[in-house]
Amino acid sequence: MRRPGDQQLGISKDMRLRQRADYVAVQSSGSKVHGKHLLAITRRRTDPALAGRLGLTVTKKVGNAVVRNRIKRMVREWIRLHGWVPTGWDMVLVAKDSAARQVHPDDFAPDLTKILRHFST
RNA sequence: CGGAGAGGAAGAGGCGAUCGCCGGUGUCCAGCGCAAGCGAAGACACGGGAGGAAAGUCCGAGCUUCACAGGGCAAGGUGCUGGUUAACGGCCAGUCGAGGUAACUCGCAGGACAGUGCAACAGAAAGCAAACCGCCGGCGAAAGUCGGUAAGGGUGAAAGGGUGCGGUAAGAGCGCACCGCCUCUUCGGUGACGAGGAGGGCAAGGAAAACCCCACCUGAAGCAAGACCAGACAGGAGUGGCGCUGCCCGCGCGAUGACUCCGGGUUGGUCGCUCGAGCCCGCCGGCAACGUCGGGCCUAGAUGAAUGAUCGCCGCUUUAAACGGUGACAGAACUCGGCUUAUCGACCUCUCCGUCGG
RNA sequence: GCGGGAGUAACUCAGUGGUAGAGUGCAACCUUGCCAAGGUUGACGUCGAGGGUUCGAAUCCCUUCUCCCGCU
Repeated sequence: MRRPGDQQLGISKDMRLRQRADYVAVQSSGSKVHGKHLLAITRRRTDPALAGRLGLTVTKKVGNAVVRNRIKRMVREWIRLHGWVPTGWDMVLVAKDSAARQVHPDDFAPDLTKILRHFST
C-alpha cells in the first residue's frame, strides 16, 4: 500500500511505451530536444490525467547488446530517481553514438535535467 | 631451478542493508456456483532470476506444419579402421603419413590399369614418350651425314625408379646387392595395417579442395513453426488444375472448393514455453568416449523484451597518499548434443628436456 | 530469432586455376585566341582479413570481419 505523500519510485507497465504504434505516434508529431548524448521527443497525451510514459530507443549502430542494455538501464534509473516523465506526457529518448562511452547514470544528468526542465516551459 | 607439452575447474571478489524490474508459489479479495470449489485486477508474504562461450549459425537431433504411405532420377553431404551416441561433419581408441631431442602435436588420410579433361611460360621432348648439347661407332680430307645411347649438361613445379659394383665402343635393370614398386603367399590383428617368404625386372608420374567412380547418409520448411480466441473489412479479375515445394511414376483432393494477381482490413491476446536424450553424487562394466543400476535435486521464461542503482565493512590493486579502480570477451528469446570464433588475471594436476646436488 | 545475398582501381562493374581488365573520373601533352568536346600517353590495386590444397589461387576448400535484403 502506498501511503499518501510518499514519492512513487516504482515503474509499472502502463508507465512505459510498449507498442510500436505508440513510438511512431510520438516520433512523427512530437517536439524534439537535443542533448549531448541523447535526443528527446515529447508529446502530450490525449488525457492530461494519464500517467507519463517513457520509451527508449538504442539502435544497433550504437553498440552491441551489452552496451545497449547498459545505456537503457542507466537512463531509466536516473529518470526513475528524478520524478519520471510528467503526468500527461509521452517521451521517447534516442541514444546517440557517444552514449556508448558513458559509464555512470550521472553522466546523463546534464542532458536529462535540460530535458525535464523543457516540460515546465 | 630454467624451458616446454597436455589436461582440469571456477569467477563481474565476499558479506549485509535500502530503492527498483521480471515471472513463480501461497494468503486476502470482487464475482460465479445449491454446494464442494473456481477465482479477475490489486495488495502482502516467501523463495528464484544470464554465459562459458548465452555469440557466429557451421553441423546433428527433438518438436510442429505441409492429407497418407511409397519407388526412381537429379541435387547435396560425408570419406583410413574399429567403437560410441537419439543423431552428427562430434567424441574415444587405434593405423598410416608429416613435424619435434622428447613429452606431444597436426592431417577433407577412399579410388588416377572405369572413363573424359588439365599442366601457362620455358624446354629437343609433358604422357601409347622424346635425341637440343654432349658421349660412342660407321662413312668422309673436312663440313657433315647415318646409326647407337637417357650416365652427364641445360629448361621446368614435375623429365619414365634411387645408391653402389660389374659390364660396355659409349651406355642402359643389361646383370648383381640393398632400398622402393608390382604380383602371389604365410603368420598376427575384428579391421585399417604390421612382420616375413617367393617371384617379376621397372611397365604403372602429378592432380579427385577438376568432372567423375565407389561406399554410406539426406523429403521440405521452420516457434516469425503451428493451434486457438477476440476484433476489423469490400470485393473484383484470371487459371484449368492443386498437393511431400527440382523432375518422372504412383497415390490423393477438387467446382458454395483450389491456385495466382489486384484491391480492402488487422499489426491485439492466450497457448506453444520450460521436467528435459535434464543436473549432481555413488557402485559396477569398458583402455576410453560411453553405458546399466541406485539415491538426491527442480535450476530464468521475457515479448520496445526483466539482472540495475545507492550505502557500509572486508579483500585485491594503482599511488607519496587516497574520497581513485574492481577487471577480458560478452546478455537468455522453443529446447538439447557438438563444432568454431572472441577473451582477463590467477589456480590445480600430470608429463618431457636441460643443469646442479644427494 | 530464422532464411538468403554481396565485398576487385577514387566510383560503377567484368574476370570461374596461368601477366588483374573496361567505362567514368584524375594527371600531363596535342588541338583552340581561351574554355568545352575530341585525340595521345600515364598513374592508378594488401582482389575485405587469416590459413590450407596446387608447381601456381581474385578464382577451389575452411575460418573470420563488414554491409545489404526477405520472413511477424
